[in-house]
Amino acid sequence: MAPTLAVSTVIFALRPDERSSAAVGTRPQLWLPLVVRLRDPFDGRWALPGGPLREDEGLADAASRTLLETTGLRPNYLEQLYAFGDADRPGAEHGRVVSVVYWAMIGAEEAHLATTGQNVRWLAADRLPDLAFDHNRIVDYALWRLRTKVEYSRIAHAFLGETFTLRELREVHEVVLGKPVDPANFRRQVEASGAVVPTGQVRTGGRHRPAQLYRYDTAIEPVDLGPLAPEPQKSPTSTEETP
Amino acid sequence: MAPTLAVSTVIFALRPDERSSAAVGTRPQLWLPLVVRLRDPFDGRWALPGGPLREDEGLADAASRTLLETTGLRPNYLEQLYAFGDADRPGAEHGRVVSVVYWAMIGAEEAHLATTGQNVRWLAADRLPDLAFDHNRIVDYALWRLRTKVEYSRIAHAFLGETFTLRELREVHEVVLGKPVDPANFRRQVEASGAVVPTGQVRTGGRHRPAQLYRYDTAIEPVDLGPLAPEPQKSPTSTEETP
DNA sequence: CCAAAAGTGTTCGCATTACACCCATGT
DNA sequence: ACATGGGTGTAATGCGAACACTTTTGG
Repeated sequence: MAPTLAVSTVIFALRPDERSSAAVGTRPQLWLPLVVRLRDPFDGRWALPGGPLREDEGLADAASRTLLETTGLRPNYLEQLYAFGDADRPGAEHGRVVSVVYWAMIGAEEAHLATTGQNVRWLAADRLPDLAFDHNRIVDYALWRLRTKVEYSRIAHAFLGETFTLRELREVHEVVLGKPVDPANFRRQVEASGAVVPTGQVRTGGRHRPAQLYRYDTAIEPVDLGPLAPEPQKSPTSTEETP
Repeated sequence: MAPTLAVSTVIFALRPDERSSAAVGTRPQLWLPLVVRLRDPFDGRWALPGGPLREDEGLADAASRTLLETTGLRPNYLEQLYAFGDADRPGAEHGRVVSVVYWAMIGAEEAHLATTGQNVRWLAADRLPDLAFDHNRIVDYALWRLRTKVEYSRIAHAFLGETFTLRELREVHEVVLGKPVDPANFRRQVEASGAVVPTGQVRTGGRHRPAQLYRYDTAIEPVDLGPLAPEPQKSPTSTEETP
């Protein structure tokens, strides 16, 4: 029998730490939505959102659809993670499945609008129970990819809203990397990258100097995708090279 | 109808440049084996080696098998590249296919032992014709991955034999990156990485000082795979961490 | 002796790091 | 006033790029 093809998605969002019952000094944390399985194998266990690939639907489309169905949201960033298809994957006794897994980042505003359906629950990424199949391993890999990519790319803003302060952006780095980041050096690096432009607006409210609000420069690709990058659209406003 | 699942492999080897009819000063070049298609779609065009995934066979196993069947060789390095499954992939009219693509590196000794079957031919990677399906794009992506990975990993030796001189290793970098590399700095960087150990042997023959032969230190992983790295085998000689 | 590549030493510039310091706001 | 984070300045460090230089072989 030919292996079944499925698409799953590891969905990350930054949410306030609800573990310590709203104590002071709570940093946000990485959360991800999981779905409870209603049949064997792994009946009753938590699993990544996903399902079979529909006809006339691309792999990334399937990931987006799954994401929308389980959370009601659209991601700020979506990337293929890996195709898992070993013959000895856990659960293969009930039918062999090849899973193409994507991972996604959800913005701050969207994150707390998420519809948590009956079978869906958000869990803290660093305190997951035993998941169905090899999904713990998959989440570990997605976390690793998120961390390495935050270090050398400009994707951290995908956890935030349209505008954000450099403190907020730095906090994303700190939470993802799990270590403090020097504010002064972080500011200079981000500014030097040119990936971010000041809006002129400021965010007040703290008992301190208001912080400049920035917006991500959409002219800059957050990640170097190489030849997988989509063909540049021939819009009249696009910057052409040697016309 | 459910999409078919196939596994293809982009196989790279370094071979002497045969284009300039054995002229002097010929640098080696990147070559890859392709298979001619014998039916529609793309009848008569060159395509990547591959085929359907067999039952009870892992994805990487299928890639290895394909590689063995088309070249008679086993790779020094094999890595999953990407899963291509857009609904509008070229050739989808004749049945939708989701391709999990791997890429591989072949050693120097093996490379010229390759059996070139009736339907197989090696072509220079930088002068490919129009291939079947979206295989040009796939090869471009594999080349990009090879280049970026050579820059930050220690995989270049996979194009060479058991032992090699630093000049040979440097030449791999130069061919792959397409630019000259400073011999002095290259030597120091490689030595500092500890990825390579001198054998005590030297290679003579040139009209110059003999070069030290090195061997790759198998205790060092060539690439940081993160959580995808295979579980360390509990061999008695393995280095355990705080038992 | 000479050509050619192996191998060593040294300097320069740049990016990252660490940390001291001033600025602006709410209480 | 002062606590708090926003924002700037600057010296120390490390690393890679560039390149001069010595060494050892084959012819």
